[in-house]
Amino acid sequence: VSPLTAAGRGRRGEGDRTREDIITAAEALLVATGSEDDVSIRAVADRVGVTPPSIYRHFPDKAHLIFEVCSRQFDRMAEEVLAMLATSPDASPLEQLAAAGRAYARFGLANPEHYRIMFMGHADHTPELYDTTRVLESGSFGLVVDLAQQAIDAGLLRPELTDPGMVAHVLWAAVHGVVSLAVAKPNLPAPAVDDRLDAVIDVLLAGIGRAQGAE
Amino acid sequence: VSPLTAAGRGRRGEGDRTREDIITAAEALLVATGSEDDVSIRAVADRVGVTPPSIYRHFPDKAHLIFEVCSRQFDRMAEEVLAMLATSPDASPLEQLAAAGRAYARFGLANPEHYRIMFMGHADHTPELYDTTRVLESGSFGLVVDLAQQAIDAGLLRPELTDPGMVAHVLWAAVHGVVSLAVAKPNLPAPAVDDRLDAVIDVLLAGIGRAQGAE
DNA sequence: TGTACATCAGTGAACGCGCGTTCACTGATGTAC
DNA sequence: TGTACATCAGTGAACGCGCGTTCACTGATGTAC
Repeated sequence: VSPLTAAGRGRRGEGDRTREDIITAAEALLVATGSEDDVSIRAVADRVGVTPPSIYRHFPDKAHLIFEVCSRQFDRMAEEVLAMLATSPDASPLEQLAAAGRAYARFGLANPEHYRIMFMGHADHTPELYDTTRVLESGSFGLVVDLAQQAIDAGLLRPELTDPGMVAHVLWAAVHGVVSLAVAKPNLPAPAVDDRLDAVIDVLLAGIGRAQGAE
Repeated sequence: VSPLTAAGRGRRGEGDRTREDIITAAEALLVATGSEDDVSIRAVADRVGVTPPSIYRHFPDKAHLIFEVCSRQFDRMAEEVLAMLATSPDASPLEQLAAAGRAYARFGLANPEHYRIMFMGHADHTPELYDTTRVLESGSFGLVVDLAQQAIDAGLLRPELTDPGMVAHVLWAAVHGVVSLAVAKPNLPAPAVDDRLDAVIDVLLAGIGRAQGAE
């Protein structure tokens, strides 16, 4: 798996391969150790089978490496949410919102350390890199806003709810709450996280939806 | 403010005072730097006006010091939530749940770094200290369960909601979502956090409450 | 077709840093006789 | 009432550690003449 020749020297043109190896190693390390702090340049280099300074041929510094790892994760998350929605294109906006929330949560629960860095980390730690707007422009959020707008247009929501952005933020915050709590406190004496997620989504749908009366 | 004599030696019996100073300094540092990592033994000692080794007269290691800081914060949070509820003892359970949620959120938003450590930190970082059950036995949560039970007994909730623990977890997760998102991403391009909180609480109440029909 | 050369991806050693923690100690304090 | 002594809360120096990063370098590769 080493991109090196027997002599230990890299061959010209193989820089991109090594770069990929570095990102892969950093990601694996992040998942394995469960902490951004443990993903050291030295550890990454070790895992790639290369010396630490060679990392700097590919990334200006550690922050950019970590960013690259997370950046890809953002994209992957957006892809997954979109893929999930593509499977039921003609469901009602409310059902699609629920599906998007579930896909989002599944991703976060399956990649807790990525989720931690993406959504639970210090904003100051990496200014202007994977901060704020990045989160919102990752595609998934705009989609939720669109779905909220569709739901409003279809008269599916309580009449007080007129701002699709606010509806999207409410849903995002609540689902994020379930995920982030599960990520931070995996051993909480509580019902299974899937059940909690279902319950939260039920309550949210009931809370934003127009009351159906007795049925 | 120094507990030391002119000679720089501590006087017998003043150990407790210094211990308090250490905790206060650690807490101030936590708030000032905004990161647990920056609360080093050296920095705390500096702030107290004492040398690093003397910290170890009062705490076995750093983890115990940080724990002490957070432990007090848990207690303070529970006090604040309880105090808030005491101001309107005869409100309906639903109103009280909303008030508890608001008090909880206000505390978290006012003490973001404490909140981060208490509810957003790594579970492994401090095993068995301020983890898991500690969160739930902090008093506030049991209270929310009680209120949920009262709401159920009073027939205020949707009939599907029979488990007060689950209701409490749903409410907690959703409110936590707003707080933790605001703590992690304070500069998010989004409506003001107070408005988001209000919106989430509105949706939650509408979502758990028995539909009132048209009014 | 052969050779000089620029390039490129690595190496190995070292830098300075701040950290948690340990060690042997000191000197003021209160107490027992 | 005076003095020896245990206690207690500090000090100052140092430990080993792992970190991000920099430096001067090497040697295989592909290319231009």
